[in-house]
Amino acid sequence: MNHIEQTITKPILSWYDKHHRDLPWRVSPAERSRGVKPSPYRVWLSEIMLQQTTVQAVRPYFTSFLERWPDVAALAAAKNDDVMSAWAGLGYYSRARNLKKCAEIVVAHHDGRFPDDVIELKKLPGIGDYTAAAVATIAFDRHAAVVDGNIERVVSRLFRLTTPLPALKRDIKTRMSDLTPVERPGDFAQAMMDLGAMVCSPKRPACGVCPVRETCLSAGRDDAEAFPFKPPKKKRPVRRGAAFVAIGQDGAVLLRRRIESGLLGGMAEVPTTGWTASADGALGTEAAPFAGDWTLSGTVRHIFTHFELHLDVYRGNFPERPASDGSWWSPRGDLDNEALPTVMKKAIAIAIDPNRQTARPQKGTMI
DNA sequence: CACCCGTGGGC
DNA sequence: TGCCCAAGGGT
Repeated sequence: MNHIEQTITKPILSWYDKHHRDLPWRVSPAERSRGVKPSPYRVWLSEIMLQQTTVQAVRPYFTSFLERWPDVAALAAAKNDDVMSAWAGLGYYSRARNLKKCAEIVVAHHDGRFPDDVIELKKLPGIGDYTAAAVATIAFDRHAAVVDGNIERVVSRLFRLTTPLPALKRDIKTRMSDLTPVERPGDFAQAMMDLGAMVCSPKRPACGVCPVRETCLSAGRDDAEAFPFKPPKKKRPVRRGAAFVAIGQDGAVLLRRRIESGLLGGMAEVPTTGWTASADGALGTEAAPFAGDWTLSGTVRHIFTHFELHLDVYRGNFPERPASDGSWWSPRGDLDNEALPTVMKKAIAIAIDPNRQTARPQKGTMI
C-alpha cells in the first residue's frame, strides 16, 4: 500500500463506510460486502438524471421511472411522449430523448445488457466522459477515473490546483485515476462525490470533520472555497415573447409540439411567438393561433441557463374549440400528463388564475 | 474550446 | 434580489 492510498484513499473509504448517503439507486457498502450487486439499469438511469441536477430533484423522478419502467426493455418499449411527459419538470430534455434512444440501442444491439467498459459506454447517446466512468465503476466495479463537479472541487482543493477549469480537468482526471484503488473503485468514486457534497462543499467547507484534513493542502485555510478556479461567467440577456393560452369547453387547453432539437425540444407548449432580444411580446396578438378576444393575464419571468425570458401570457376563451394546424385540445384532466416544461406550466397557470401571487405551478398537479 | 441546454433551492 | 450551484453531454 503506497503513501497516497494510506493517507487519502483509505481514510475516504472509511469515512464513506460510516457517513455515506442512503440513496435509492445505491448499493450501500454493507450490502456490497454481503454480495449485493448494483443494477446497471438503475445506476445508468440515476446518473443520467443526476447530470447537473440535485439529488433532491432526482429522487421522485427516479422512483416514478423505476415503477413505470422497471428495466431497460420496458423503457425501450415505452412511447416517446410518455417518457417526455414523465421527464417534464426535470429539465435538460435532451437527456430524456437520449435516454430513450440509449435504452433502444442497449436492447437492440447489446442483448439488453449495458456494456461494462468506458469505451463502449461512451458510444451510447447521453453518455459522456463522466457517465461512462461512473457506470463502469459503480455498476461493474471497473477501475475508471470518475470526474464530476464534486470531484473537481475535492481534488483541486486537496492539491491546490490553480489552473482554471475547464483546462484543469485533464490533470484532475489523472490524479483521480491515481487515487482510485483497485479494490472498491466504485465505492471510492461515490465516496468522493459524497465528500464533495457533504463536507467539501462549495461554500463553507467543513474541514474540521474531513477525513483527509491532515493531507489536504487547503484544509482550514480561508481560501479553500476559491478552488477550483473558474472562468468569469457572462451575464444573462433578456428575451421577450408572448404566449397564447386558448381555453376551450370544459377547460381544455390548445397545445402543440415543439421541434425535436433545441430548447425544450420535443416538449409540448402553448402557441407562442419567437423569443428574441427585441420586444416581440409587444407585438400583441398578431401571432395568436386564431383571431379572438385575447386578454393579457400577466407576464411569466423564467430563467433558462443562458437567457431570461419575459413571457406575456394572453388568455382567450374558445368554447367551440376551433382547430389549429398541428395543435390539439388537451382536456383539463389530461393536462398533468402532457409533456409540458415548467415554463409552460407557469404560463397556463397564470392564464387560468391571473390572481395567483406567483406563476409557479403546484408540484404534481396543474390546477 | 465555446456555446447551447432547465430547473429549483440556498444564501 | 441576484447569483451560485447541482453526479454533464452534444455540437
